[in-house]
Amino acid sequence: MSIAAQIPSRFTLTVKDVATTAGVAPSAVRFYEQHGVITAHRTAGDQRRFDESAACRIKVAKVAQRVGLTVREIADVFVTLPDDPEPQDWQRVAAVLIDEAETRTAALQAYLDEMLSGARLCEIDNRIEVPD
Amino acid sequence: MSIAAQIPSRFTLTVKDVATTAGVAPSAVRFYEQHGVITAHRTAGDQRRFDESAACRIKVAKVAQRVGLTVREIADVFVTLPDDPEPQDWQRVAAVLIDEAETRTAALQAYLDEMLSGARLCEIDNRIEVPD
DNA sequence: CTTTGCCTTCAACATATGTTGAAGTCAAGC
DNA sequence: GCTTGACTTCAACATATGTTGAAGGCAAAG
Repeated sequence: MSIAAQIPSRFTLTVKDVATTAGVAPSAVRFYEQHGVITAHRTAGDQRRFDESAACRIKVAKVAQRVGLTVREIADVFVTLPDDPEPQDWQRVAAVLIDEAETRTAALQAYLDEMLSGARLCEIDNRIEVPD
Repeated sequence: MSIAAQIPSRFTLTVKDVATTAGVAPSAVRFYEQHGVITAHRTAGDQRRFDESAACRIKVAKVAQRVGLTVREIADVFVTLPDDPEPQDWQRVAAVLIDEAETRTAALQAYLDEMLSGARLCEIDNRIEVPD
């Protein structure tokens, strides 16, 4: 009967639904779809329909962006999620994201440590007396 | 005698010097100066001269950008460095940067944990049988 | 003092991450 | 069936982070 019967039944949410739930603008929802962070089915009238995971993916993406991941990188991680992910799939994705964040923080820490201990970097300890 | 005698003697490095040491393009050096990540003195001929810390600041900035800090945010941290910083000044800056990185990673971790345990987010565990 | 290379500013371009508005389509209520 | 609001695409704009090129100035070497 309903048009939506032609696509998997869990794809029922409109752009606005997802935008509201995720706390972003509708334009951002379209943007994230264009860039592979979320996936949409189309109705017979060519309108996007999302499942429940869309808002979640966006919310995760926003937090992941704060640790320096690009939209592309986030999409690359999400693409490993099956169509209808199980908790274990999300756990794997979570582990990948956290690992990447920690790797980057470790790189920062390592660079700062090197700078502060090695101390030949920067002007630090360039305090040797120079003859007049 | 020398023109440079008019400015603090440690400001001797040209844009190219700093760019080479920091491993970035000269244009990036000018960009970072415009945005307060590094500071320059000017020669009588209006050319920029940097001290040794410039390349270091840029290298730190590049790594900090990878953990999601913006150039503005990095400049705001660096602005707390005195003119000729001591190791302790750099240590404080390092602590601020690491703290920010860890805070953001913790936010990601917290959000993912909430999602995976609470499980009312996303479609996870929407696997309850629905009566026909 | 001229050459040569780096310097200057400024504007345009490029990519990432979005937002806004125009022109037109779809869907749901009256 | 018409109105209304949300949907569509597409182009333009906006901000962040730079790069590139043009037009011209400065500095050091011969």
